[in-house]
Amino acid sequence: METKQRYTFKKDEKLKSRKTIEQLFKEGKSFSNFPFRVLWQFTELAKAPVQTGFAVSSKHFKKAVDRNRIKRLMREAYRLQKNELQTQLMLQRKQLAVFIIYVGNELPDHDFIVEKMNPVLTRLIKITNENLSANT
RNA sequence: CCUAUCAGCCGGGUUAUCGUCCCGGUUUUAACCGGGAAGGAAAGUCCGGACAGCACAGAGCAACAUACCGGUUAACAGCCGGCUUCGGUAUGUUUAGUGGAAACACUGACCAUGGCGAAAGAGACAGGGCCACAGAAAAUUACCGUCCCUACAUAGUGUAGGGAUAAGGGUGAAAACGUGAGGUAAGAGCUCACGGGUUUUUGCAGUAAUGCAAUAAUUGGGUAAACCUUGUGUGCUGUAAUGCCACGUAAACCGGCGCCUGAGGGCGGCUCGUCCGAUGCCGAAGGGUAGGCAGCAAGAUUGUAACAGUAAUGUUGCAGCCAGAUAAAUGAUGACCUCAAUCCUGUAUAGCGCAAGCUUUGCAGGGUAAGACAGAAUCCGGCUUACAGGCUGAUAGAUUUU
RNA sequence: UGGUUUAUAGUUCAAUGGAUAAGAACACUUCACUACGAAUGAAGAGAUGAGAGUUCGAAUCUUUCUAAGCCAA
Repeated sequence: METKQRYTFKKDEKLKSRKTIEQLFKEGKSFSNFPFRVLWQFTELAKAPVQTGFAVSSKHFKKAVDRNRIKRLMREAYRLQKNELQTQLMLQRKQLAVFIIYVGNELPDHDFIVEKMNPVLTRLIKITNENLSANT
């Protein structure tokens, strides 16, 4: 049965465990795609196929208002575009932990973040498919 | 009506679509319904508390904080009211100078009063320090000078020695109460008059700081935001406190101390006191976990009214329940409304101008159009800092009219 | 979130509240030496994180900001 497409980003879809985050920073792979730096790793996650975290450096943005603003924009852009990645991972029965860091120096606007988030997600989809072919 | 300063207040609202967190409910494990979701500073962490643990926290020293008086408060270095000193300002009296025939005008000084602003505002006769350069001297000062005496030379006078003196001396941030008179060999608060400062005692006013008056004494720089003295206060650590549950490992090995004649510990230092203390303590090198619940959202609470008080603030009544995350929610994209601002068009009015036109103010219509500082993390009371725009009040100044 | 420390030339460090112009080393600039460079010699430029206060006088004392660091169950 075909359910209506929903663009959600709930608590279970956020990367919150301190343990998995430390493991991701230690062992995970990464790539850069300006203005983002992305860390990713396949692990076992109970609640959702993909968990994502967002961060902004406090050295580049001293005010908490600016940091909150950027993280909210990133979260919004991710929420609207991540569904295809999710379905791909469901099909292959894999779980992915992702961490996206904003490394730019200037305060971005909404359209800029949405535009730049798209190639990041397509690359992540590509990575999942590559791993499938390599394993089989 | 405008400008400036100071003080206080506000810091948009409604709504659509897609989302986030918490609480409650329905069904049931995935949704739906209802309700709620940042600030005046949430910030800096500069003070003060609540709360928790360490002995429901002890003594002395040290250390730190604080400092006019009274009130307020849970408490404070906050706040409110007063006192004193200082600053600038207005008015008035007196006085000096200039102009003027005079009335008077202008400028300056002392004093008084009014409102305004500022003050880390105890003590420098308890004590010892320090005060560069300059200057004779930077705090019991004699370098020059002034005056007296003696000796020698001598026309005047000079040289040497001994004394007296704090009036004069190009300095300096600061020079030994100020002005005038007496006095003296020369001088000196040495004496006197007027004035200033400090202190004692008494009286009156005031809760007090203090003020006024009298009386007596005194007149010796600055620095306490250097040491210090005096009064007062402070035990320490902080919600990652603290309590409980779950998971997991190693009570491994090595070195040192100790086992009741006591190692060590009891949350900043020292001495004491007191309590705990043997499956113990310290060091070195490793191993494991980094999940959950409580703390944690009803309180020195918010709004409002009355009363008490100059005020800060307090008392009482009524009504309300108002964020609670944890790699950390409160968002994204639109629409409309209103306040204020600004621009354009039309029109009226006043001023300048021969005119073209320029400027001031009012009215009508239209366009743009919520824009600053900034994001809860245990919670309160303050302080400090940041802030687009707006509102209110007080004071001062300018202009116009009467 | 709570606590705590620091700020002096480009860098690493000095300077008791006391004054000409905040000192030293390395680095930098110019000149000399050299065929060219290095080394050496001579000369030069360059700083108290910002504001306010106390004081005759502040790098130093007090205070408000700013920036950077450190600690934690």
